[in-house]
Amino acid sequence: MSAMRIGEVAKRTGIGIETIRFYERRGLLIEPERQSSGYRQFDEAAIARLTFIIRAKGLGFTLSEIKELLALWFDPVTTCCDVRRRAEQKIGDIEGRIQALQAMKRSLKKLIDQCQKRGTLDDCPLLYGLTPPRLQAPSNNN
Amino acid sequence: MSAMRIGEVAKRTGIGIETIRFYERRGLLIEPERQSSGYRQFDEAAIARLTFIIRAKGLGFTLSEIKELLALWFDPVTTCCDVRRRAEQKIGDIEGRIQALQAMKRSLKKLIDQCQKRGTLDDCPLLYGLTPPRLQAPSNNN
DNA sequence: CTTGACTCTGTAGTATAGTACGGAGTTTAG
DNA sequence: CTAAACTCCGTACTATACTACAGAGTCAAG
Repeated sequence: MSAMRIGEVAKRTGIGIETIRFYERRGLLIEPERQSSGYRQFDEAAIARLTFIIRAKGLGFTLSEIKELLALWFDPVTTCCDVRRRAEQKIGDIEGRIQALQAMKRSLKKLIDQCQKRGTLDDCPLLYGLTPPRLQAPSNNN
Repeated sequence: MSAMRIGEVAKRTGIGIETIRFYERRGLLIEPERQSSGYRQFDEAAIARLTFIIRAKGLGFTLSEIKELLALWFDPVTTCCDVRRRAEQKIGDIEGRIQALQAMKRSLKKLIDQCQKRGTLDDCPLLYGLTPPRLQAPSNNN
């Protein structure tokens, strides 16, 4: 079970064949051994790496970050806390993104709350909220 | 002040010239009048539209969504509630994204909490949390 | 009238994260 | 032994949102 070809790896990880090769090109995978035919020969470690990639992606890491994380992982000098620090940075990043989204949500909610279900757009607060003050007056065009 | 060329519009909105042309190509702007020279001639309504775009982007709408929103806006049949419905959809979308990010954050936190500051990676829970069970054992490689 | 700033078009490149495809060679089951 | 399935490589394409550039034409100040 330790020697697999790309199709098997794709099936086991749920990642597409093209995507696996793409990850290899991006340096996320160690260049696999080749059979005499040139076919890639993967082992369990490759599956582990790919599973790591899937999970890290699920945690919101980008491919570049995952690459770093993997490099860190295989660096003998790396300590647990190095990786921990990355995770902490990522948490900060995620918190920032959550806050930005919450601000967006608040703005949208505020706009909606002001909407009195008036029939036309003429005095829709949603649009007045989105447009700069007193514009879109289609009166005296050039 | 109602007739401006693209550079003036760029300055007033803070959007790059290339980006304004890009928005025009993407159908977010009404094709502006042209001078005999072919230069675009913008008016305040164009500034309003661009300001709307900036704000809507800030609220997390994509360019496609903004295009729809603008179309909606200029459709005489559109009511305030049509726009309101879009905003509500967007809120749902934003809430989903927030929840996904919070799940990520929880996972990362859980991993970090388990990290006991051990020196090496050999038994780092952060990595064991990210990797599939019992892997990365570099023993009997092929 | 010249020079520099501005604008035009169309095309191409950036980054992220893949996905698809052609044409060739390889493996494997019947 | 043949035919289907698989794999190879390189390139090109998808989507999102810009950004840059070449080469030409236009405008305005001195």
